[in-house]
Amino acid sequence: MHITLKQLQIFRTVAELQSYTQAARQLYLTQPAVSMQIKQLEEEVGMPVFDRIGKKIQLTDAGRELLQHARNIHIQLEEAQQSMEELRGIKRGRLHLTMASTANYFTPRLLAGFCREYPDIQISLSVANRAGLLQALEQNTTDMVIMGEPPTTMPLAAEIFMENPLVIVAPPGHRLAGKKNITLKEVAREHFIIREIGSGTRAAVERFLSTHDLERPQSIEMNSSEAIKQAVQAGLGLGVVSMHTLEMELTLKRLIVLNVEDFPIMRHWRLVYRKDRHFSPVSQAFHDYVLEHTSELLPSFTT
Amino acid sequence: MHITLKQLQIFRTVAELQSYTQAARQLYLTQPAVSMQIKQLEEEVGMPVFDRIGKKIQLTDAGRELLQHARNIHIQLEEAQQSMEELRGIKRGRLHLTMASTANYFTPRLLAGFCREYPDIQISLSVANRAGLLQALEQNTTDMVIMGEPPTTMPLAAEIFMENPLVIVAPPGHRLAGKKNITLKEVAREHFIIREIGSGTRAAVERFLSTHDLERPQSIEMNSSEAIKQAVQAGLGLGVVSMHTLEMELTLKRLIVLNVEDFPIMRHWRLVYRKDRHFSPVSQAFHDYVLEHTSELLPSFTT
DNA sequence: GTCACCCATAAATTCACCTTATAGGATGAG
DNA sequence: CTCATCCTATAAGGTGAATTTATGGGTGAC
Repeated sequence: MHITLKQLQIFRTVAELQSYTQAARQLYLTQPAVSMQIKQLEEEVGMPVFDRIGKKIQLTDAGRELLQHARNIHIQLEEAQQSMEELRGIKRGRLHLTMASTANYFTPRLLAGFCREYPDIQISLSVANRAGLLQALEQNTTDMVIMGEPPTTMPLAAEIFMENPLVIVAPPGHRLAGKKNITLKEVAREHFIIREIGSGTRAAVERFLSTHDLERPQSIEMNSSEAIKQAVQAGLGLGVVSMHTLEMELTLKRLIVLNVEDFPIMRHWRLVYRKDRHFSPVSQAFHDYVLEHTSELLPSFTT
Repeated sequence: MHITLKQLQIFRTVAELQSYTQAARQLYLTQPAVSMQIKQLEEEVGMPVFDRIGKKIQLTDAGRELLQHARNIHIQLEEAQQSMEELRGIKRGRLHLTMASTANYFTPRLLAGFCREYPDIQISLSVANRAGLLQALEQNTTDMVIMGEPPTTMPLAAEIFMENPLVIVAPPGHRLAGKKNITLKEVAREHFIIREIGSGTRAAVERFLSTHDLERPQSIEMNSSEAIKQAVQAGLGLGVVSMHTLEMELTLKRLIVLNVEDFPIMRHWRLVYRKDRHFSPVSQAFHDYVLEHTSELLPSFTT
């Protein structure tokens, strides 16, 4: 393989114009340059591609055949370049997101807006627990992760784009319902249903307890926010969950948020990605979109 | 357009092996050469095609897309090269022949044999009068011409491959039928039907007459051998035609060949082509075939 | 930490390509 | 036929790109 694109390009031009000299003019080259390139091409091909008939030149059979292929290759190359330009212009592309399961309550809105703006970007969204998020980052199988606290074991960039208030919920008839400024001591006597070890919410709660020098109250572990909310409704105890997961339950008055001192625990949603991963234009677009449209995402709450 | 095949080739290899170093090894290059080519490619594309993740590299989205196109282009190029090789090996190709109309009586056999040997060569055959042959040669619209005397106005190569005896024919009941060693004087008194001016046969007859210092006898002109043979059968006179056109008429005893002194006029069939035209492998093959198989073409005659 | 491995960068060399200059062949006008 | 013109081929020289050697930096395994 020693045929070059330059050779084919010059060859096509010469074949079209039926003249070395004119081809040279059109390609902003000198005539000898064209002569030499064609000569080399002929050497590669093993046969002449043009007949030199006096002043004029004519394609040989081999030349005619080669011209077909040269045109095909040219078209392929143009398609490739077009593709690259589209990708560069963020018209097209794929975006792979991974998110913590609790982010499920606002990401659909986020993605809906993004999709409207960039209709040709194909999005795939994976939901994972903390271990899964970590693995995705480690193996670089995702473009971006939506999560709370990023791990510190990797060189990651993390940008806060939204608050994530953790609140204590209770069933509507609870004895503390409606009470203002409930003290931590008061709630500490209650039963709690909290997330399993490894969950970000659980970690946040533990951190909160230790900073306020409290023992963890009696508690049941469950591995999903949905399950916790159901359990709280059933009267098994109080729950600590992200406020963002409560929209429906609050509207339907199935759950209430207790007004406890030092609550809500303010955590944050972050956009996390590897520092060493190059942003694709699509990733960049999503990144920018999220930081810009974050405010529109929050439904109005009554604390 | 500044992407080169070299870049794409290296890119494909790197993408396949997931390593600059190994790609370099496989391509018999050094690692920096690979680094730089990829770097340039990325500049052309406007985006990185690989993520450098620690020791490993991974295709970016743009890289994945580009890889598709790079592979397509590679395939196209291989097809082109395959085509060229086939042409070089004469497996395939087109052959355009042009022949004098009187050559019609043996070329079919010639072509049949050639086609059997090279079944993938597509042959097109044009029949033309002398003016047409000349034009075809002048405009270089044919690969080879089968004719008698080539013109001298062009730089042509002409190779004799077969004799072309011109004989005098008469209807079976003619008074000279069966007579041995008829003198020229005797036949000179007959009426003749001969080809029109411009025809090769006519030219040959004129030359013959002038070398033997004879006047042209009374004659009717006709512009095809077929017409002449019909006319001779109808008793309009004697004819001078190529013996090769007579196979059927002789077999069916519709015409006879007179045994005249200095006859047959021995002319020749030639393979004619422009000296400045490059032989395609196909043309070369035909040329060789004709010179080799010429003897098989001649049906056995009884003069 | 040390070693091995891999990619990036720098400088020097090699090589491909282009340009200028010139020759040769063909064509068409006088 | 001869000259002028147009086109392509060839030669020599210069420029820039690609490659190599040498080296640096970062990562992961031990």
